Amino acid sequence: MNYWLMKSEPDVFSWDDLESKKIASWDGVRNYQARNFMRDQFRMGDRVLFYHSSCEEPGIVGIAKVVREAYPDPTALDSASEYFDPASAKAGQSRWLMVDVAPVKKFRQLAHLSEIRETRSLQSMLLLRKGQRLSIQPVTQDEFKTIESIWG
DNA sequence: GCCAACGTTGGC
DNA sequence: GCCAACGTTGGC
Repeated sequence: MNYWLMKSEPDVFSWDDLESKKIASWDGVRNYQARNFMRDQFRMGDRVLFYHSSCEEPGIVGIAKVVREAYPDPTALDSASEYFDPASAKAGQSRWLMVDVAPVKKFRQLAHLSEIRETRSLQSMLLLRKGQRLSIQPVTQDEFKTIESIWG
């Protein structure tokens, strides 16, 4: 099983939105590295740390899981979507992919970015690396277990 | 293939 | 709102 961290702006799509939807398509990913993680490494049952970004309390809210592996993101072909991608439309095929995720468990407490930063055993997380903006990041099993045991 | 310009991310 | 860091675009 693989472990991931996925960022979402809560104003756009929050943990609560995921809980009410039960299953959500992770659409709108427009970065090749992130897409390639989904295409090449995301497998059914992989665990996901759901991270709220660009908000008052940035941090990990809970754990989700992958319930459908990568498939074409149709918003790339939808000219009415904010994720519309002219190059995909021109090619008649979406060059972007998405996965479906479902909630597993909300953390007792938000794993706040500042707290993660203060946790010695989490210093090597990609999340803490300067300039790291990738919206989908691999997480090691150790990192995942540590986070779950502290805040989960 | 280079690289300047531009756009985006995301914490603060 | 600021701005550092990074990715993408497009002219050459």
